Amino acid sequence: MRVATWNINSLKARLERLLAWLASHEPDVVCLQELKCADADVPLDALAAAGYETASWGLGRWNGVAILSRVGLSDVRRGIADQPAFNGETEPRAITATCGPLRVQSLYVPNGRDVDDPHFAYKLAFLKALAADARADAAGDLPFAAMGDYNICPTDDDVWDADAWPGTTHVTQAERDALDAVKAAGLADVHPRALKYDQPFTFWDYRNLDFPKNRGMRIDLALANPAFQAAVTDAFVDRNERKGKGASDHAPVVIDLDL
DNA sequence: ATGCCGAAGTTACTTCGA
Repeated sequence: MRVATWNINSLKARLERLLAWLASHEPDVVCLQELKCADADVPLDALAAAGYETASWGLGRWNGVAILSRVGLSDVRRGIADQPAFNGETEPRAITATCGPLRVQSLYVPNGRDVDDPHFAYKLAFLKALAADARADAAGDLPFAAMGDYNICPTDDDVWDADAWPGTTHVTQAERDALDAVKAAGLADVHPRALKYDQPFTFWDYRNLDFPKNRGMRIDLALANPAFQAAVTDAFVDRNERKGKGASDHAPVVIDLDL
């Protein structure tokens, strides 16, 4: 079976692209982030016509996560245990479900904005809660992966120029330590191959010709437990989906499994 | 070729993203 994770940067704006991509790549399970719409505005009928059940958690113009599945969708859980709030709101940044033989989580980790911004402390607090929350699913009987936009480059090799943004978010030791703590729950990074160039970047900013110049970052990750890892037969970043007008600024990460 | 930012809420800008 085939699973994928993709920050689509607005479900409404990307719907036609999403439907075309589902038809061309035939994933069984897709984790989406940055829906940027409320649950009531999720196009359930169009996704059902494409063959997918949908579980979503969206509140409005920011954040929002979903899981699409054509192999069953049950035991849906929104959020994580002790999820920290920001400005008094528990934001829609995590949803977990059982899809056929898999347990999957769609995650949108806070950006952090700037190391001096309260959003950065929020990011680290979210990751700390995630590390504790992930233990049960990581140790569970089902193959499990926490997939999504972690907003962290795990190593300097996961960013086009590690010195481009000194002291900025996504590459700090504090964020990498927080990511390591999530992995310590019993999960490992399923490292994808790149379709072009050496590094499997998943994000390129819309600005400054970053995509044509391949100034990217690998921030969309799949952290998997041993049962999931053992089933992986291939993993790649579909950078072709980043091309052209109307693309998200993130490309999908696709994982094939012997399940 | 992959091409100089885009989405959403609101109404001319603002906020956010990484």
